[in-house]
Amino acid sequence: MTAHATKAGAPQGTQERIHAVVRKIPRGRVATYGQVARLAGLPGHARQVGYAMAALGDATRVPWHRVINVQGRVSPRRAGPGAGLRQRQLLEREGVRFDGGGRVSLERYGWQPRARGR
DNA sequence: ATGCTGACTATGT
DNA sequence: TACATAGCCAGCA
Repeated sequence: MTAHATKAGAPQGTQERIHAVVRKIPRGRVATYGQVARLAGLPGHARQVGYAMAALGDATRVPWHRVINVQGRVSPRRAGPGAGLRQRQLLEREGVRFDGGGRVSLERYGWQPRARGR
C-alpha cells in the first residue's frame, strides 16, 4: 500500500501523508516529529508534522499523542498546558513511562519501524 | 499576491 | 545549558 496515489493526479497533501504515518505508530511506542516527517518522505519537514497534528480534530483516529519532539518531551503548545497534560496521560496509559523531567526515553520507547519486511 | 503564525530540528555562539 | 538563526510548508486575513 504504498501507492494510494489516486490516478486523478492530485498529489496528496503533505498533511494527509503525515497522518498516514502517524497512524502506523504502534501502541506503547512514540516517534519524533522529525522521524515522522522522514517516514512520510518529507525529510526536514518536522515542523510541518507538528502543524499537521495541530490541525487534527478531536474526532480524529490519528494517535497524535505518540508524536513527541526529539528531546523525548511533549512539545509545549500555545493552546495551553492542558493539551500537553492530556498527551502525557494517553501515553502513560499505553505503558510509556516519563522520568522526573517529564521526558520519555526514546531509546526505550522510540518506534523503530523496519524498512521492507517487518 | 503578501505577511503572519504555528505541536520542530540542527547548528553556532 | 540557554538563546539566536535558518530551513520548510499550510492556512488565513
